[in-house]
Amino acid sequence: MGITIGDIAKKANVSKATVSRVISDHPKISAKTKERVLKVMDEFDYHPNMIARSLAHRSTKIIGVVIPGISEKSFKHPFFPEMLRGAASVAQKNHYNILMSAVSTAEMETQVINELAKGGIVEGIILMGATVHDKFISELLKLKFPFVVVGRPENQDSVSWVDNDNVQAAYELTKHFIEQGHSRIAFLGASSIDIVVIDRLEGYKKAMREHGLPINEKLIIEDKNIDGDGYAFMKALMKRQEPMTGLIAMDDFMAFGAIKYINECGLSVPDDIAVAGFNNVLLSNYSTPPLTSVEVNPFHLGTRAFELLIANLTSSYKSIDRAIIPADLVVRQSTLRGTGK
Amino acid sequence: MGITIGDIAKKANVSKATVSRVISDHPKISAKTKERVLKVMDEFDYHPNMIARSLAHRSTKIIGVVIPGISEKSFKHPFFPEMLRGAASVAQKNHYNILMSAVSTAEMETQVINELAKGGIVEGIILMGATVHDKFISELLKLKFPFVVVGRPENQDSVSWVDNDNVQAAYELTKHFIEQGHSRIAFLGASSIDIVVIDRLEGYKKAMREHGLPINEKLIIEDKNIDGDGYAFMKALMKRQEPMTGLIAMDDFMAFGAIKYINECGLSVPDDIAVAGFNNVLLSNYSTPPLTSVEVNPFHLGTRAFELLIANLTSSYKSIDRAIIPADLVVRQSTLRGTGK
DNA sequence: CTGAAAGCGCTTACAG
DNA sequence: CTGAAAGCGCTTACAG
Repeated sequence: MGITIGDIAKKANVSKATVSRVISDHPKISAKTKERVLKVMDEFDYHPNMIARSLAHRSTKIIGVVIPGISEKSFKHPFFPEMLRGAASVAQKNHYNILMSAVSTAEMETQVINELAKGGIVEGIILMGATVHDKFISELLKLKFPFVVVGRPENQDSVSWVDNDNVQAAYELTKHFIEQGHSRIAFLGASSIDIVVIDRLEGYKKAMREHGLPINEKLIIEDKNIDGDGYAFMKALMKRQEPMTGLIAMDDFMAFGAIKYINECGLSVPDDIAVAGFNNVLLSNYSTPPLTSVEVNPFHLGTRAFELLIANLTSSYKSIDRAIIPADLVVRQSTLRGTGK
Repeated sequence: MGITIGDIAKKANVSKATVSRVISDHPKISAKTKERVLKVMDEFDYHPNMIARSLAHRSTKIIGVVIPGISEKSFKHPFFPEMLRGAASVAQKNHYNILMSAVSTAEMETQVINELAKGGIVEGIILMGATVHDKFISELLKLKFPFVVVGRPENQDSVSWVDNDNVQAAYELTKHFIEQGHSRIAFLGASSIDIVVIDRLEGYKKAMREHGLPINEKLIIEDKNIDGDGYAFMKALMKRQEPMTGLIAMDDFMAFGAIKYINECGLSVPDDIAVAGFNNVLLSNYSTPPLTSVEVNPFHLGTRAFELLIANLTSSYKSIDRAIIPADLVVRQSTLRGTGK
């Protein structure tokens, strides 16, 4: 680089302090000197060293966005990128930068905490996804380091977080099936460790119960593997020989896989089996038939998370916040009877 | 925070210089003192301030990844995230951090350059996508700031870049159609400004010519809008009443849109019209029929770009590099006759 | 309104 | 092998 605040000070015949004040647009600086300094700055194409600045006033304006287990699948799915995009949009408006960290092992977690948080690079952290990150979260809590997690975490009361109301979303989706006349509705991709899915199963059951329908465990397919293969799930489900007319999958891609198997069985969607997914993937609108899905608004999950973090950073009053982002049921032909082809 | 190198020095009865040497694992430090210092560091959970460190030895170990026009679509598509993931994986191995910047206006471009590059936050930049960024690139060149662009830029000889060979990829795809017996092959999503697409059109024409087939401009649909809507494109194409049996779309999603319209016309894929796309989206494997596509390996575009940048950063010998990432033709049922349903 | 000086938390020749 | 001191490029009370 080369040119520093000192050089500008000399050329403009002022002190470094004055240049610094011009840079930060300090109110009590005469218009004249300000103009002169600005001109010199411009002339030399001077731009203050942000690192030095950060060191001096202890603020980097950088937020760490931590993406857990950035496995191939998690990122091919538009969900994470959309959250990231949401976060980035708010960051930009507020003149923050985003440091992206993909974290897949416990070792990497501590590295992130040590280097980014304790090391003073980032002022706050957004944790994209709450699953399993107990240690990460508790460590952050111990440090009293500002952070927001996307996805309701286990220790939900001591942490700021943003999420959909997954119970409610699944409840409404299930209700939609019931209103379409279905009573034997399968649930694909249950999990005993993923809070999101646990909640959705609860919503599903709630809707069934409220409408006086039996909950048939044989219609519920569980798997450790969260981004499970819908095709394989459906195959397993069909083997159980349990009749069904409706199917709720935890993700649109899972639904597509299931539909593929359904078609291979010579059955059609929605006439034989109505199918819906979650996440409202771009393609759900173009698939044949178009897929009913739940839009979880990942973009807004991202924006809101970032907003909460900024609020926490800037207000002197520290609070534990939460935000529920509405999820929208998007009904398409895959669950509308008499429209299949 | 609080605890600094000075505190550790005191507790360990050494100078700050010694602590600093322990931190950076300086060779000539006695095992004894090193151990003692490490113990104290550990005891106080001390982690050096990276900002101060960066300022002192003028190296932040942060790379800026600039994503152009992070519009809704560009990010819902797995292409960018995959490149990002690739870059991140290499970054991590080499102990670099990634600062993500979404840039959609010229104003934001200069801001990135001023703040991140001139401001000394990042040591290098990866530009994801070469389209239109003449000023950005030329500014970076003027600064002699290290950067690599993904996607062959206009001034390709003065810039380090990574890309597929798009001429070759389209050539092979077209050849595949021809070998399947097609001679009237439409080309969806031509462009006169997007280098990627210009190259692909060239590859298409080359294959046609080499096989003695006429190039029918009526079978080529162009649109300014790069991520054009395949459904609309197909509609426009059909209106031209120009018979065709094959269709190449610039993106899988575009292909899906086209297929939708084809189906609505009562025609089937691949028996009436064989269809292929680019980018080998996750869903192309599950769609009905599964879609032939070109895998452009965005992950490797990202890794390779980052590797080139690191090489540039660490070697004393500055060079202008390029890397061609192979694109793989993935043949599926959408272009295989006699397999449609 | 402006400047001199101390300080942010490190690193790195230079001596020894 | 270790320390004292200067320096990285800014900011910010404190005076005036």
